[in-house]
Amino acid sequence: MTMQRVRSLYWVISDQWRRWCYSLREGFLSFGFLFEEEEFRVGVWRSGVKWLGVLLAEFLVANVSEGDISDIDWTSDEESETNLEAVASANPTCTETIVGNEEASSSNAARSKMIGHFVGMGFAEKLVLKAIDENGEGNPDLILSCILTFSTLEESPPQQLSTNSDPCSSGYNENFLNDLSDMDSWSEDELEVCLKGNDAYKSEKHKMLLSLAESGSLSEKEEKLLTLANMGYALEDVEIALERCGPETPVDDLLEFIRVAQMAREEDCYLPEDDLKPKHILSGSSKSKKRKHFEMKKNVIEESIRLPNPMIGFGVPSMQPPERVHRSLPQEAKGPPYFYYENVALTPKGVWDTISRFLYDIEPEFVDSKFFSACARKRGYIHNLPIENRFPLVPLPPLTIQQAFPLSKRWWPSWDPRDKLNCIQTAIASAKLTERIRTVLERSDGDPPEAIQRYIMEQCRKWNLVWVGRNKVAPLEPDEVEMLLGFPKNHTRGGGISRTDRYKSLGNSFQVDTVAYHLSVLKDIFPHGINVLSLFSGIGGAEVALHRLGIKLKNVVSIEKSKANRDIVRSWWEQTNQTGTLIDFDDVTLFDSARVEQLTSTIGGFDLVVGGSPCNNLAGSNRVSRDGLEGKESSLFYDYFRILDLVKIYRQ
DNA sequence: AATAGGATGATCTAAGAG
DNA sequence: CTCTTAGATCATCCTATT
Repeated sequence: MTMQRVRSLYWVISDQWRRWCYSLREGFLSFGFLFEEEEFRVGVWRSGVKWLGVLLAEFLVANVSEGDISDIDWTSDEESETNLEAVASANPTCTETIVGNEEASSSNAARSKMIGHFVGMGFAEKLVLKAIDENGEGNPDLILSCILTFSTLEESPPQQLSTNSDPCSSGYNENFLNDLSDMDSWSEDELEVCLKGNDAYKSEKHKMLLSLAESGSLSEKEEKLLTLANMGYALEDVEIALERCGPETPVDDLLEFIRVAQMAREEDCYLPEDDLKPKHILSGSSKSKKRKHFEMKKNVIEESIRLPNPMIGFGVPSMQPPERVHRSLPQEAKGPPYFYYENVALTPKGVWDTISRFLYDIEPEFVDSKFFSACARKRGYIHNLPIENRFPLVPLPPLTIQQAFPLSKRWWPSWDPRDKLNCIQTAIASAKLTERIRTVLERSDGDPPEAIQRYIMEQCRKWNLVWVGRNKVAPLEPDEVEMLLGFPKNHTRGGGISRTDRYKSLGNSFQVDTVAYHLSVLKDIFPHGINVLSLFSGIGGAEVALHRLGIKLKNVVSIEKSKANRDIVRSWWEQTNQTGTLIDFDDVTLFDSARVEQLTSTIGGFDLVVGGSPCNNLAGSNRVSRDGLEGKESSLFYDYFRILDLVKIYRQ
């Protein structure tokens, strides 16, 4: 494929562009787009390695068959020709960057090439120059990160090339804007940032409202109209919402109305015409055919992930496997390196869709650890491991409360029907609560009244209490939790860790038997041992699982923020007489390409990347900051993804 | 170290419609 | 009978304050 052809292809794409999404996370971009009527998740644009256009071109060449490519009209499309010329003349270095991949010979040329490189990506030349001046020309990563910072500070996104080229075909602008507004996977901030500076895409009415706003002569209704329009919602939708709900309605309620309307519309689109129920909230007739078609497509694409019942993933040892026991992975996702990602199953809506989209669109395997242990633990796992010929750890752990705690049988009242515990949390019940339960019970002879029973059962389920004496319930002891989760006894004991912190570390950990069952397939693949990169290691659930499977650990690089947890893993490592090497790091966000490159060359490539990113912003027990995937800690998921990508690059 | 502090989304249940 | 629906019930890798 010639470079000339790459260039042409790029501009054709830019014209066919339906949707551009990006997420900005510390120096890398991830994006997908709609081409014709299909969504493509292109992957990651890696700073200093490739740039958007070339990556897109490569992607299309790899995914569109030869016949399809020749069907594309390369030259007759006036707009793409014009666009190319327009940008090329406005930006002489740009074309050179697109075409050229030869090394620059002088430093001057290198500098202009570098400038062209970033300007070609759509960043303002001013910012690029500033960034290069501050960082020198040696490190493209650093420059990019700097530019991105500047861009964010100025609250204006990198101007996309498709915007620069300004296609301006009729109907296109509106679609572009609406498509963005429909993307609920975007955080509000991203949406806002992206929409600002896209004045070209604002409708005439929107512009009029803006100018009215400047002169301060907006009515209350118009002000609301503008607020929502600025958020990216189509003006006509906002108008209808205002009409139906009344001008007094608060903005939040209007938002809700519009969202419901959009959802209803999508559902309608999904149905055949005859089946359309009279639940149109917004009139569908005003929508262009094109848009309607797009929504129908989008609806298919964004079908949300549902949890299976029973939650057994691709199968558990104690149950008949579900019907489908085979799966095919996309080529780019295939291992080695193998990866294994874990998080809570019950997240706010859309979180698993996002996670899955980032991890090669692999369907999560949702498994409840109650099939491996006496306590429940509903978790989702995304991995590229084979799913045939798994085997469980032996000895099999106790599967019921009665087996796990035989001594409790004597005190277990007949009206407590539990045989499994609920999920192990990071905190335990207060002494006051167990005391309250005891006094309430002692007041009645024999079985307490039904209302009391209900209250006690509610508390027992909420706090995972077990019966330890007459009328006496108690939370689990740390060593009991260790046993239930599959860790050796006293795994977290000693080393200066407090009782509270033991509960916290254990509550944040893997259920070893569950994870081991999934990882067991690695034993045949790597009979001589493996190199593991363990992110968010915690107390080393993955390491323990691999060790118990009898898989030799050659080199383990473990990244964990908490020193107490690192010490636990280190001490376990020494106690189990490992022959390999354990290297630990503190901060995932500082684990950059240089680290990966250096480690890869030292140990010869990672075979397995394993980790569960923080769930505290996703978990239901968080009353304070359940902010979803963009939350303070949970957004570290993007670092898992970033590092996985780096491992893949350097392993080749 | 102890204590108190709800909200979201899945699942269960029963009533109602066809 | 099956299917839909609304309401009830249930579970949840937690955080701020003291």
